[in-house]
Amino acid sequence: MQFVQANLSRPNMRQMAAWRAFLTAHARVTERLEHELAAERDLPLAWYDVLVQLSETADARLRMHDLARAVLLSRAGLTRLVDRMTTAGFVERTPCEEDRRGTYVAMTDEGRDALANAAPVHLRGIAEHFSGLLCETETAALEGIMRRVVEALGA
Amino acid sequence: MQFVQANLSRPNMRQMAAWRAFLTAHARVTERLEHELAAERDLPLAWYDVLVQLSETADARLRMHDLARAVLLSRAGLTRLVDRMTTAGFVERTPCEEDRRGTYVAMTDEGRDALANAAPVHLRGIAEHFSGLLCETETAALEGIMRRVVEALGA
DNA sequence: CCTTCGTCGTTGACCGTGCGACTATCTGCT
DNA sequence: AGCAGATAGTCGCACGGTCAACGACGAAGG
Repeated sequence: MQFVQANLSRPNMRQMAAWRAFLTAHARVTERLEHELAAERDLPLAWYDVLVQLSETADARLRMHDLARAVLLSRAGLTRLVDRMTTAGFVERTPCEEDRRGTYVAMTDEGRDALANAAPVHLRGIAEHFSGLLCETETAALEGIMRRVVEALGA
Repeated sequence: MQFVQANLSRPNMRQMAAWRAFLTAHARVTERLEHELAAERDLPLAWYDVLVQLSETADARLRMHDLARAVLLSRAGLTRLVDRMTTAGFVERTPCEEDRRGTYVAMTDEGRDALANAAPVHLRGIAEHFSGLLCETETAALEGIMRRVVEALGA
């Protein structure tokens, strides 16, 4: 029991090594993907993320609140992100009929084009710098671990 | 060969699921750790990181360039971070004798205290939200995978 | 019906970070 | 020695994020 207690309150050296490797890998990979997408398609990763989330819904539109949760951003931050993307012509706002406080963000054709244009670059990057380095077993194990971590925070 | 090619250029569904779980887990866990440290010790994670990196050197000091690499920050960003931490009294700058372009950042006693004070909170958080959820085999596997990912980017 | 409370999205003030330009310094080559 | 190119650190600028406050609206209770 004392042993378990110790394990719960302080990571040992191997656990810290794994934790740090996790942090470094995330930082380096996302930095690389961001740069590749910016260099080859001139599109910030946050924009790409928004377009992907919208594209995965049935009618290519989402309420601000839901979109914010999906892209891991505050609502305030999303408001301005959507502002910029609206100016760029990738999305547009439409009022919400059933709840007049709300706003829908809908992807435009231009946004669809931008996504179609950027996706190959981004997916290639993920494959090249991440997925391609893991065998099937490792991929499955990793997903399981990460899901468990997210689950544990839910409470 | 065509199959391998496809695997290299586009992640399949399981690979994308693992990638997304990886992103979500990182975002959620670091967000939580950041909040816990801010709430319980009023210390930003970036500051803690700097202090840890300094504490792990023999003489508790590091060149700006090396420190920037260690904490995954641009040199410009680090300049200002060190400015703030100097004002707070946690670190101090000392000129570098052997290369007069350089600057050392050294941890003060106050910085050491802040680190000692914050470490238990942060380590408990890592154990609770991450390390404690993995068995030994998984921990080792994860570290191996993450190291491989970082290595692959080095080239 | 009207009040109260919670929620949705926006806005303004403020903060932190990356990029590019700049100065000072080091290194290697002639 | 002298010059060219690389490197260290800083600074101005622009971008993007968070927090707190706000107006508009919906939901629950008297």
